[in-house]
Amino acid sequence: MFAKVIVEYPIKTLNKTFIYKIPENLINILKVGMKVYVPFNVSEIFGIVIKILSQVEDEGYEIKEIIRVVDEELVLNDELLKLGKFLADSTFCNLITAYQTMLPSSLKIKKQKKNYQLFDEIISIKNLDKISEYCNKYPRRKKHIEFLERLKNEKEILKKGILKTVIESLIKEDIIKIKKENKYRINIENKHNKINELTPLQNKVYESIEYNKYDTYLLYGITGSGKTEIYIKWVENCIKLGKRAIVLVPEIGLTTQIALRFYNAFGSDVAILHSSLSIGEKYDEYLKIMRGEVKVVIGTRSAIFAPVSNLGIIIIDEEDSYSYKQDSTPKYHARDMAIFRGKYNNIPVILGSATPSLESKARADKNVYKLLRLNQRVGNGKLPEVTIVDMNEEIKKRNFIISDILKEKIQNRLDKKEQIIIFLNRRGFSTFITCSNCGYTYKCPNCDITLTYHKSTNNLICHYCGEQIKKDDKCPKCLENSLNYYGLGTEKLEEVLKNMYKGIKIIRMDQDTTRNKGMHEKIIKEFKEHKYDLLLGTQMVSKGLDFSNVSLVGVINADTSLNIPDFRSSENTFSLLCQVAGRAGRANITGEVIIQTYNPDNYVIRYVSKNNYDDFYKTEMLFRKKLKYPPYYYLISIKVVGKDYNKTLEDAKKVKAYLSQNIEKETIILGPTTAAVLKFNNEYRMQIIIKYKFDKLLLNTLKELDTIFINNKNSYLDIDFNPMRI
DNA sequence: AGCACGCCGACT
DNA sequence: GTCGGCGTGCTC
Repeated sequence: MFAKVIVEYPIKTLNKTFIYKIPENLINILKVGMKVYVPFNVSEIFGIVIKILSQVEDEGYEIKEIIRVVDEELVLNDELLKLGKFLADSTFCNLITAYQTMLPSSLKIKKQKKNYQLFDEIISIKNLDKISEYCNKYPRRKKHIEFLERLKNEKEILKKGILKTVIESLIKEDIIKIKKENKYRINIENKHNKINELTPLQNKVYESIEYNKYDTYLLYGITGSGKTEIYIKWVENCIKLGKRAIVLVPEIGLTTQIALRFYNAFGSDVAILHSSLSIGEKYDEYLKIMRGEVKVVIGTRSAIFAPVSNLGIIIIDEEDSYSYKQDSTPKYHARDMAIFRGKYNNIPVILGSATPSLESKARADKNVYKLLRLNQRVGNGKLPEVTIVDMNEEIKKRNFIISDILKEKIQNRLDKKEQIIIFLNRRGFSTFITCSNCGYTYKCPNCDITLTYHKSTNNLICHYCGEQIKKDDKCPKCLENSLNYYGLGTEKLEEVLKNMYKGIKIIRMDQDTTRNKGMHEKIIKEFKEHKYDLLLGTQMVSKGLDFSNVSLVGVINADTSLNIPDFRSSENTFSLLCQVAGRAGRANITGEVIIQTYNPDNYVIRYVSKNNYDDFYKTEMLFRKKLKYPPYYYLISIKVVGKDYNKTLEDAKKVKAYLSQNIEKETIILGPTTAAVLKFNNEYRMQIIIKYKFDKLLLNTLKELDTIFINNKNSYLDIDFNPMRI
């Protein structure tokens, strides 16, 4: 018996299978999808078995034997193996990279530098009789005796923290034993609370899906319309049918919010997977799922790879969120993976959003997806009143940051003891620093980007690569004392607001204040408990949070995301502003939203203020059609990346030439141009954009290009199918 | 990726 | 005569 194995190194030249002989002792154990340890050249490495063969042809090389199976419990089943293949094929990544992406880091098919303690080890007494004998024999071993006394009392003691020498000598004497405690690190109380009854409107939506049939449904429900309650009901019914569910949420912050509601309904039947879990916690949750001990998995993007067998439904909440697309290799979209699993299992896939992506809405309009609508808020909830403030007018009154009306409304809410959310989509203190004498602007030495000033640390930080530079007192170029601060960030806004309202309690939520584990939850909790009057933050404050006492939402600069030169910036701004606006007045209080903008007549701002998704969608679709963008055309972004500017540009030109000769004439090829951020981490990036509707030659041509570039030393290709931004 | 091999210059 | 720098090639 032989096995086809892919090996752990994620390099194009090793992106193929290697054949090994299965030794006698493993013939009955080894299965496809198992992690193995194999000899490779002069060393030994890990790999995954992707096929078992009864015989192989003699190709003239010596076939080596598999050394061992790494973990008999860890087996990728047929579905996950195929999903990995699909992931590799659809993003052009190495097959091993696909499986590495699917597995939690502790189980990755990769040599670990560090061995993670996956279980707690517990010491107990093995031979009670020998204890007093030992104490008498070695009366001077105080530490040992002390430990044995404690062990007699407590029966079991965690190995962690006990001296190694003590443990070793006592094991040698056969007095104690160590066992691995198979206890999970995350334990939820197994309490199943009653699930809320649905309103008639919710119920209608709830009843309109079929369970044993693949279909993608788009649930388009306005903010506060109670989508989560329907999700819970669908999952409940799925469990009743003896099946399991995966629920995806866009960000870590939201995971906890929604997870709580699922814990409430399903108790310990829920497993949770997201990036801020520790490695051990992720391993435990993964194992729980693999063993079939949970019925619902909630998590961020990569949770779509959870080893759930007998899957019955997949739900993607806030489906239009960018976070479902991974921006590093492999550049996959969780929605595509979900649909693959939906088809494989013959089950429904639900995409939910208050502002569906244009792609999904267009597919729903063409009946590729089935559209479900919820256009009323639950209970008495009314959509908030939106006021647009023209900042061009405010500037004349010398109001550069806060308009008169917003200033007054904030004071009004402070007086009424109601809470306020202020949204500014830029962190840091000021977005750039320029010398008014010589025009010098601080830029990142690695990237082609202005540095943002962070006052709390007196650092200039590159928001692209994270490079930090100390700020000088004088201009580093002309040495004049004339550095000026431009652009507004959350850090400065906090200062401004604190000066404006004496005694106001403000909590700021952005990447800088939520870096430490648990901070996100802490901020939300404390704001909910009304320990603060005002929550100030970046887009973190926009998603899914539910604060009953918030009656005012202020958007400081609605133009920040509107001015990004990208075909999706209108769509993104629309959904962002709708989400933020949706935070106001969710219970009995009527909410109010103030949007400050320099473009009060812009259609995005106008439709946000009327909460009119449908007309926004129609208008935006016209632009997309005219400019040949998605959903009318598919996009592929090819970046040619290299350290030498000229050679990289040469390569990019060759790529363009090769493409134009080998794909359909109707397909549009743009570029090469320098990418939006030309220099990034000291590499130059030239971008080529492909726009197409149907092109049967394209995929093959791209594969050929990819193969050609394996041996290119000057530059490499970075291909992004259906990029979120270009 | 990681390692061996081999070619070439520098140095006891 | 040998040590070590790195360019090249191979891995079932």
